[in-house]
Amino acid sequence: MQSTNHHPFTKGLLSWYRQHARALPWRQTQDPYAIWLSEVVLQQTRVAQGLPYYLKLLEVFPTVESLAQAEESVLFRHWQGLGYYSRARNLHKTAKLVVSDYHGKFPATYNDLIQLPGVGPYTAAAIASFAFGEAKPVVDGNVFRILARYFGIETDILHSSARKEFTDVAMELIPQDQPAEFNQAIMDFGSLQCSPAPLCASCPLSLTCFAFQQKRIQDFPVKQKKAKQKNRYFNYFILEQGGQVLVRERKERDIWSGLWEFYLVESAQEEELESLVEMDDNLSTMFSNATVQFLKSPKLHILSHQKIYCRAWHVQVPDNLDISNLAGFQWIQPEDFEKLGKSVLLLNLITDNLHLKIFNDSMPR
DNA sequence: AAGGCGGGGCG
DNA sequence: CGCCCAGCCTT
Repeated sequence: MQSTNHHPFTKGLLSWYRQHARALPWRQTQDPYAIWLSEVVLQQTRVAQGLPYYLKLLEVFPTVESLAQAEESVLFRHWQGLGYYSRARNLHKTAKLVVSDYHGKFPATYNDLIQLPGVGPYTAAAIASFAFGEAKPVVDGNVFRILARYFGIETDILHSSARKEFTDVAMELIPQDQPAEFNQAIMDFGSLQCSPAPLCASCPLSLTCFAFQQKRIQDFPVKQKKAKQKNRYFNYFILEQGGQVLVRERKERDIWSGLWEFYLVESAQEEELESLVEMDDNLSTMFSNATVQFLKSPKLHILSHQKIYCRAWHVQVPDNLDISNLAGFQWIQPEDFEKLGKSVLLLNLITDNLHLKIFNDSMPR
């Protein structure tokens, strides 16, 4: 029995592991070469996907010497289909380096291991603990997720400071006398129990888990959404009739909701004026007899998550054309439009076109 | 500090 | 289709 001064998390985790440990081949060895090989294969790779590659690689290259002597092309052929091919290149580099600089014996400490090509904080901790019993916690996606949930850590795991913070927490939890068991356990726990879609109903740690107790499992780990900068193409038409302009309030669930703007046609890509008019029924009607002028405008407007390519036209609509009932739009005096909230993009557009009579009569500045 | 690198499984 | 996986390296 272990001493009872372990954190409740650690006790519960190790207890769970005694009943649920997966029998994985790289756990049947203490050979740092085999362990290193498995860890590199498993970087960003599911066990089920990496397992056959590991077995085959160990069969073809049973020792670090055999790997070091192999042609890189042979290694690549065996790596093919596994992805992240720089792993194979670094694998070969490290094998040759271990043979040439370390007499074929892997360095035995975290600090030396992490110097090897393709060996980062996670892999160094894994080898150090599994092969040499050094008490360094592994901190991978599983550990981020588990600790964030259990302790309610709000730190964005994509932030540069996150690794240190989570490593510090894990360092407090890892038992000095059985670091390998702890590290294996926390990864099985992350894979089988506290997975991205966790099985809280059967979890022995749920009673002391912050996220579960607060019913906030969905909130952890905190991970900033990738702001996939989308390209958008805004085509503004400043429609004028009898000294008034056609405007509307943006109300949809989108940028600038609540602000006012001119007639907008958004397209999926850059379009010619003719295509835009053709695509838009209202424009088709109004353009039948109108005077159109291409306007200077901000070409590009950048938001945190969107790049907006902008073009604009001024359209003088004939007075005799009745287009009063456009849903959501209204004709307005320019001096009244001036008082309404507008996006910076639109303000810039106006500033660029103060020569238009409707603007220089009404807009201050 | 941010981006790139792969293929596959899952909801 | 987006997210995630036993991360690491480069810029």
